[in-house]
Amino acid sequence: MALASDIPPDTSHHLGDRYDHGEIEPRIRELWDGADIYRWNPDDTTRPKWFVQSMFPYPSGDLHIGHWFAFSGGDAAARFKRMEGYNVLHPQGFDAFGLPAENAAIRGNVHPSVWTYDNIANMRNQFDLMGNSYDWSRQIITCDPEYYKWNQHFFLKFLENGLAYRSDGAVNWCPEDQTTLANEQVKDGKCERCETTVIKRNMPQWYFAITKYADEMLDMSGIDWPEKVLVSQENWIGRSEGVDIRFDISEYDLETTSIPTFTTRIDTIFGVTFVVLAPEHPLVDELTQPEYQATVEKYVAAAARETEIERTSAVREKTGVPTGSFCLNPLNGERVPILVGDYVLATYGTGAVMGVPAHDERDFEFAKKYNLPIRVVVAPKGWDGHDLDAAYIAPGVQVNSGEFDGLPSEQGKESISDAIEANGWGERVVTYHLRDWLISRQRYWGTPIPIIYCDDCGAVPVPYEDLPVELPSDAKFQPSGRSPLIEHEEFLNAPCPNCDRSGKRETDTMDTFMDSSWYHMRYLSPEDATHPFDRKVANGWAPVDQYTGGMEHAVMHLLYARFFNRAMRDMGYVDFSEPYVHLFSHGTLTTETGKISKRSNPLAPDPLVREYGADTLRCYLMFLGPWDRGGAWTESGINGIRRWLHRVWDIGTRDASELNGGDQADERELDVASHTLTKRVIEDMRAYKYNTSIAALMTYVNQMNDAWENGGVTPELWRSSVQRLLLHLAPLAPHIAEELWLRNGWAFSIHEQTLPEWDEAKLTVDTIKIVVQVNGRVRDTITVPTDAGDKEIAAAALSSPGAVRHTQDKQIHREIYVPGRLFNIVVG
RNA sequence: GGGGGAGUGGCGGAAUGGUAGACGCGCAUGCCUUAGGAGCAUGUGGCUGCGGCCGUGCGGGUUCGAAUCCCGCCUCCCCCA
Repeated sequence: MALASDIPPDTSHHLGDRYDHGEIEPRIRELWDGADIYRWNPDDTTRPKWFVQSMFPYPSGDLHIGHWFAFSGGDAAARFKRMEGYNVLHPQGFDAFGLPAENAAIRGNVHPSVWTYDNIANMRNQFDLMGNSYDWSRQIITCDPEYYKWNQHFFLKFLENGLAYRSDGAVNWCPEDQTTLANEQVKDGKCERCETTVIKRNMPQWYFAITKYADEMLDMSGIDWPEKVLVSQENWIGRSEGVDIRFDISEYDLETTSIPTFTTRIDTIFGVTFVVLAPEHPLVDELTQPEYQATVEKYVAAAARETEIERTSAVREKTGVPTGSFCLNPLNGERVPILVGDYVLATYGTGAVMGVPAHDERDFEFAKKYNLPIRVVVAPKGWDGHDLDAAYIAPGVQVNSGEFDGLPSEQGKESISDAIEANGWGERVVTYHLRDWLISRQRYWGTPIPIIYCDDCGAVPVPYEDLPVELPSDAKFQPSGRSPLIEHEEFLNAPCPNCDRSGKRETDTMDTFMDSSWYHMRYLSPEDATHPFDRKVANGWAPVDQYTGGMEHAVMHLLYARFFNRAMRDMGYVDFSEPYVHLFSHGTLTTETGKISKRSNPLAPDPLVREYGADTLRCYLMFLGPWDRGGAWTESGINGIRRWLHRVWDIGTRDASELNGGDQADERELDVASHTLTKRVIEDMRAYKYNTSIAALMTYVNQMNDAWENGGVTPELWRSSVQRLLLHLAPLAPHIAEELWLRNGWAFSIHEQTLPEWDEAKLTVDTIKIVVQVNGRVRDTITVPTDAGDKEIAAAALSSPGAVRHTQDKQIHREIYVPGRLFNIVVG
């Protein structure tokens, strides 16, 4: 601060020049850079701390208009907080690992590193055009070995603490990207990146034990996030309580003597009339009787060709074939048929479900189709014993349920579960939709997993002192689908850290969501060579107070980061649980053809910046509508913002000494307008309502123009109004606000000033306008002194011409006065 | 199928129980200008007999008063299956 204000105001320009954004904006940014006003001072404890961050971008090559939409709002939030008196840390970086770089390498023979750093250089220039208040001295780039070294460090720590493990099994494989994917990265059965249909493959992969924290992450009491994000996370974790119950098949003399099924509706157990196995279920072969063999085999083969989405689609007809075998319902000893049906998935629950057609829609449909019995065991209110037209899903009263008859089904659930556990037929279990996080990727451009495989010692961690395991810079990129690391002999072959015999390195790299799971912490100590971050600084400055980003990360990134933070907490790195306290999800900016993103519609902002200036573009994007709703991009209307900033310029460059002043009414009016402005803008900015903040500023500019026209205000009042206008404008249009601030002779920098306050007592003029209604319809308005009594107001309202016209010849039943707003007369 | 959000002028939107349409775009008229896709001023939901009447997706309800609250429906968007 002290250093900054030593810089003399710029006097080379004079009041009265035209608003020339092309000349002003770069010059102002140089002033900011020269004084380094956005550099974070971690030691300043005189002000409360505020760690504010926008989700960092992938260095795709260019900042598009969608980035501007996201980062303009993020910057306005940071600047506003700074002017509210906080010590602000507002960093930025690049999420620099990922497939596009590698694909570019395969296509164009340019190394992913070169491609990435070129893009970053270009995007830094584009970022500079925006004039955001980032402290670039803390920039982090995740593909830098100095960064990914700490990914490897955490991987080893996770391994030591039982949070990372290697496991063989069915995984999601994207044939286009030639890599496995985490469950969160599969959308509608397709790869989240390239929309190729994902297939199942069996291969050994590394996992993080995120499910250990499933229950803890369901507790969202420590975070202030948008409801829809919380709901998304809750749904994704998908906790459900139920019962694993076994159906006896010992009559077939197999190794397995029962079929385990999972159900959340154990209260319907007496309604089981069949059991359905997934086509991939291991017991299908053994249970299929010879006469059914041909049909079952055909059915299983057909199911294998379909995707999970197709199979579980609600509109699709449910199909199945009998195996000819039966199993026993432990509760009533009934023998029910076993079928194979493709609406049951092998990967969910136990791969087998008990069929209760009376109380499950899919089972109902299935039973109707194959003429299986439908037995009601949970009766709807007033049920008369007749057949159901549809499955009855809701709670009811137990019937046809033996000793449990008459119990409300919610209670039946508990009593039946108790009985099952007491008899050893099964047990209560909690299942989750969330799976452990698969982090292995068969690609080059990511963090190498620090493991060496040794024939004698197995998977051996690379010692900490050997980190980072660096990506070889001379890897070859070919469209073979094989990772360049497998082909790279020098990288691949490494001595076993344990026994020193020859070993092979793990050639898989980490999911790039690893990088973003803790990057915010690295901003705090970007150059720390001995720790991922400084623990003392971290516990003083983290968690992030305010985080902004798009809804597309509602589950993936934000869930991984919550997991990672808890893992760090339990390993002693931090003493808090949640990484991001407040979250604001901005909407998506779209064009006629869809979402603007790195993958489509890159609408370049640079020509718009040249034509209109960064301030105009920033304000225009923030004025489009509420930030959390997004909107359709169209250039029409941007001129309105330009016109407005020209008017701001005009007002900010007028010579106040031309004013005579002395009109008390004019002065009072401008004073009221000023306090109203401050109240509106501060309240709206706190709620990220940038569109209405700008509307309030526009109104104020119009009011200032009127005041100037009337000429009744003093030069002092005028100048204080200009000051107020600029202070409130500064977070939104930082360049023009600074330039006008300096031209008026005020101390550099406006961005280090404190916002003005408002006085509730100064929000009303001497007279107020009161609406007069008759039976709720507006008939007149009256103007009364602010301090008028209720009787006075009633008299004025009742005698107003509009009221008289509608109340004569009528009986007045009631009079309702809403203080300061309206007077309603109720007539009969 | 489940969950979340939205529906208001020609357009983006404002107003979350108290004058519907703030603010802006567009449009219209006028002024200024050699000229203007510039600037300035005024107007701008529809109908009107100038008293008013109608109007916030549709139908009902609560209330002195409803875009806002309640019940039923329709449409669109997003997320999940």
